[in-house]
Amino acid sequence: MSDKKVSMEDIVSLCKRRGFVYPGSEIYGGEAGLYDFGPYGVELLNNIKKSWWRANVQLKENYVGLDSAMFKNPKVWEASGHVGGFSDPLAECKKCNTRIRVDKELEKVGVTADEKMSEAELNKLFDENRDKIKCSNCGAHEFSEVKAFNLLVKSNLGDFTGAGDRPVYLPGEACQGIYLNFKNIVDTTRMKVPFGVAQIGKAFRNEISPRNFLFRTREFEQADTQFFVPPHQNKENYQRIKQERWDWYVNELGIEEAKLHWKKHDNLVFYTKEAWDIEYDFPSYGFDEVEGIHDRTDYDLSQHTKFSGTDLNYTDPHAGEKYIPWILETSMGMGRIFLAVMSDAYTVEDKGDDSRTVLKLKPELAPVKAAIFPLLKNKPELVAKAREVYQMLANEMQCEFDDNGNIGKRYRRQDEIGTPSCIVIDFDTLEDDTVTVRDRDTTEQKRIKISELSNLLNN
RNA sequence: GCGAGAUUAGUAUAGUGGUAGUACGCUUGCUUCCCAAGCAAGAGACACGAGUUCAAUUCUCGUAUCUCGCACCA
Repeated sequence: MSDKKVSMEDIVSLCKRRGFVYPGSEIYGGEAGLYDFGPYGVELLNNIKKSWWRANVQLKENYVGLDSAMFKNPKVWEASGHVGGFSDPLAECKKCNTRIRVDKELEKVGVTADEKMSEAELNKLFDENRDKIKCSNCGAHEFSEVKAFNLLVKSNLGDFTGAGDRPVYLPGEACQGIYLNFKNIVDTTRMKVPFGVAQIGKAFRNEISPRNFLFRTREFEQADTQFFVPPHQNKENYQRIKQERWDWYVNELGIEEAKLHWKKHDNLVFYTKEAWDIEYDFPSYGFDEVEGIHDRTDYDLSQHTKFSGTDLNYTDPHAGEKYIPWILETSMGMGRIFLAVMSDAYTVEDKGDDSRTVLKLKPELAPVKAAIFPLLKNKPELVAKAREVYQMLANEMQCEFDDNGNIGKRYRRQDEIGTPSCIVIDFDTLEDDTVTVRDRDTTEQKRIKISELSNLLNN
């Protein structure tokens, strides 16, 4: 038995074929950078979220969860720097296609250009000064129009006239909701610094070029934790958090450790002290980021104090000392994790002329925990008994009933969606209430009492 | 967003200026006492729009989506 090399196309094909992931708005010709999770996809996704929540909220005494509104006061995005810094006005050289930053080039020739200016205003300034600006690459003066690439997605909440006087944004990152509620959580719960807040939320970005399946999408989900610590107590916590996150991938998601590595950021934004990514070795793409772990100092709460006018200082209950807490962040892309989990589980066993595709998911993550089959579909007593067992187990876990075709086909179908156990009702079942349980990975079966099924499967 | 390439059923693919096969999958029936078995039947596709043409899935142009480079990437 040897495993074939897996490409991303194999994963994409399986995702579509088996109902894990569909291209967004497909019947209308699709929409770039959007994907829908199908029946099995949503189960897997929810199981990943459940595992993450358990590790980051349930099992941690000093972490609490949150779910903040996606729409926020527009000033939030000014404070976060997204409105200003998330936008680059660009023009393109017609000769060599090199892009220039229009605001920077204008400033070089002594013209003040505000990056908050509208496209029309920037174009007017640009047109007036085109002669003075040349392409940094080939020296030509021929440029396309200015386009502002702000990654924030605008919306029109409460803007009934469409005039856009007060632009609102979909979240460019999910974590801002945590900063906004820091004071609420301190005031209404018994959390004391150091403590953490966890949230799973959607984020939207006008990616110029969404690509690589679920890896870079325009709408995506993030799972973030923000850990608030007293100033300068970042180092020791940072190490602990790094370790905890690594362990989650290995122990809880069951990802092969050799497929993971750390990558340190060399070019840090000014407020970040340290930043490491966990990268996964994706088929076809190679290593790329699935989660970032950032030491963000007091930047976020300071900014929100400044922009909101609300004092976000924390008063230490023992020492009475006041300070803006520092933040250690973990931020994971849910779609990327989904893709990593799928890639890691995807296995093709080559057995000569026969081959078997198996999703070797950790049982906790599997979309379907158990599939129940009657050995033969034309024996009503077997079908009835199988339905009975199915009803019993469906109370406790995600199950599937299948009497289609022959038993081998049903096994293979379940293998491909990663179902850990297949339960078969045969003639012996009718005599002594035992069934066979077939293991996904070994394909071996053992016979057990129906009354012991639940126990076995739950372990 | 630029450049290049691609797009035929759910998936993977063949093929043609006179509207299309194959494999697997799917549905139904029969059969079958455990690993994609067998028999029979069935549903299902030329991405979208325009042009050329007597006739376009095929040629041309545009659009969309995907892939690969570039660029971008809190």
